[in-house]
Amino acid sequence: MTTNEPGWDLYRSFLAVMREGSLSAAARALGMTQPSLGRHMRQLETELGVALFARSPQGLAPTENAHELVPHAQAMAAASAALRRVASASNHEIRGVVRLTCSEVVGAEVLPPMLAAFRRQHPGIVIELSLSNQSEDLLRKDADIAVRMLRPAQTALVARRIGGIPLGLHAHRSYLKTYGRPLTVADLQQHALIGFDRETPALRALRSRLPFSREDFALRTDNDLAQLAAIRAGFGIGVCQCPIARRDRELVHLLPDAFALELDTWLVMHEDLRASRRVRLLYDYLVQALGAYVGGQA
Amino acid sequence: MTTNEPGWDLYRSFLAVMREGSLSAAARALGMTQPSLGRHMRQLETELGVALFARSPQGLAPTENAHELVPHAQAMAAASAALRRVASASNHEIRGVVRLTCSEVVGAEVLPPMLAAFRRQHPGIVIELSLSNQSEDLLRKDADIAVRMLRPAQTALVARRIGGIPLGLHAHRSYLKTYGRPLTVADLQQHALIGFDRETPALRALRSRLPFSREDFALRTDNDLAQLAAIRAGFGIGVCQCPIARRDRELVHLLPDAFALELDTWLVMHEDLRASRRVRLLYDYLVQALGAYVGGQA
DNA sequence: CTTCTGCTATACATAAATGCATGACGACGA
DNA sequence: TCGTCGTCATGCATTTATGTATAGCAGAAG
Repeated sequence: MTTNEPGWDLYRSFLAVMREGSLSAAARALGMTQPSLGRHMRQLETELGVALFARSPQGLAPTENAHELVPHAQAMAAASAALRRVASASNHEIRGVVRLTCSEVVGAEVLPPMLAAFRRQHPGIVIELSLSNQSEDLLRKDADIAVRMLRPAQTALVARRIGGIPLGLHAHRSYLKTYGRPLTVADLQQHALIGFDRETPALRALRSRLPFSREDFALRTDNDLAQLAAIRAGFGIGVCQCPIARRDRELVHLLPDAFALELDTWLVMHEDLRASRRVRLLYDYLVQALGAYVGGQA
Repeated sequence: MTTNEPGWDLYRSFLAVMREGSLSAAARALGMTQPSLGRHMRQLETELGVALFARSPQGLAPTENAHELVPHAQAMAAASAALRRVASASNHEIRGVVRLTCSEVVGAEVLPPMLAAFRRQHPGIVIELSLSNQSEDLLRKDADIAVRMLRPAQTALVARRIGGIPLGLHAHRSYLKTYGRPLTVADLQQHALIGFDRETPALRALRSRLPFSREDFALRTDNDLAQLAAIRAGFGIGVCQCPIARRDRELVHLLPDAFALELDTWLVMHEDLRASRRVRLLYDYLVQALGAYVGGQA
């Protein structure tokens, strides 16, 4: 068996098939046709010398082999995307694409006004904003800049500590008017608490410092935006970033002395990107803007 | 300008053109033809919206833009190669390809007998051995296993300390017979010393502990294999790994008390590969074999 | 049971990429 | 100065890949 090297396009097709779950769906996603992708998969199988799919009328069932290949194909996709971003303009130009990743709360509540202001200064820079609580891989260049809540361990990354975002218990005035205001930690047991559903590793580290556990919650969700929306809707009492609550006159900070945590915040980018003017500009701007946010000016 | 996403095959062609320096050379390397690659490059330029080459009758001159894209294209190539290695056999099979990288001396002098023994045990495993003094990037999966002389900083890498390989001053008996044997460090000044040419960062860290500098050397080369060959040829006195010299009865260890350094040695692999049977087998075998080598049994 | 919708596989016409042959240009050496 | 060797660009025939249309199959819903 003389197994030639497969063309790289086959990997792109393969990744689409794995992601979409069927030849037809992948064809739609890629703007190609189903027979074409079918031929691609067959060719990939013969050239790699490995069975990738079990064919069936209800779709393709990926073999274990196929699953093992996915991370590498994704690495190729990430590199391809990074290449296109770099090619979007010369390094020294204030123009082109910058990809940014952060948590859902930060991306939905904190960054938008900052990015709006940045865009007024640099209208030539296109911003891609990826919200995801499991951080994308900067080393693999899934993004150019990341706002992280943990100090990054890797060398080859430029990391700058922004500060600690204060967290606090908050409720809407309408809720407090109906159910009263808790004056002690013990009072909280009588209230509708909003909290997490499954324990994440990040939470587990904090658990000993939290005055309540999963069983105490009247609304359990791991989506931070849903928690925030529930607080705003007057569902009950929950934790959110103090600077966000401070912008809303209807939200009240409860028991500030009894409950106080800080979210350590870092701005991170890949070392190589220091040479890129547009990435550097956004990075420096975010250092300043997030610094002000943490400090309480924003 | 509506710049479609370029097919990934174009990146493969681009990388070949950048590596080979001309369309024709790249065509030869890829088993394609020059007009085809020419069209690829033109298409890539239009689809990325960036000028990549300045055409001339004596070849293509890459623009600055083109150079910036190379690392990303290389990342794609590395991922593609890693994918093919994974596909070379199922994870649980004792069969397939494993890629190994190490320094030139280790690859040429230390590993070959070990790999020969390993192959007798596992004839189904194909080994790719890449000798390079600037270590390939394990995170980018340029290789599966690396023998390194520095503790790797990255998490996501499995690193195991093998031990310290003792270094010592050595000379061939034929040299000593002619020029005499140095009995003190001061005597060395009268001898033909073999040493480095340009200072590498690794050397600079050691410099304060070395009893000589660049100007003292009668033969200067940064190629460790050439140094070793010069010692064996009776050119003069140089530094080499004691276990290597010990195998050759004609090589004499000089001034063992005055000059003693150790090369810290690590065996490293990517975390993901712990699940791969063949990689794990070679890793475990090398831990044992290199351990014995450092300990002096080999 | 039938119909509808999803999927894959196949046959055939069409569109696209490739290879071949050639031409033009510049560098190098006799 | 001329010939050679290298490069890239272009026109044309051919191979290759793609799209279209169709058939077949399995499951969900009426």
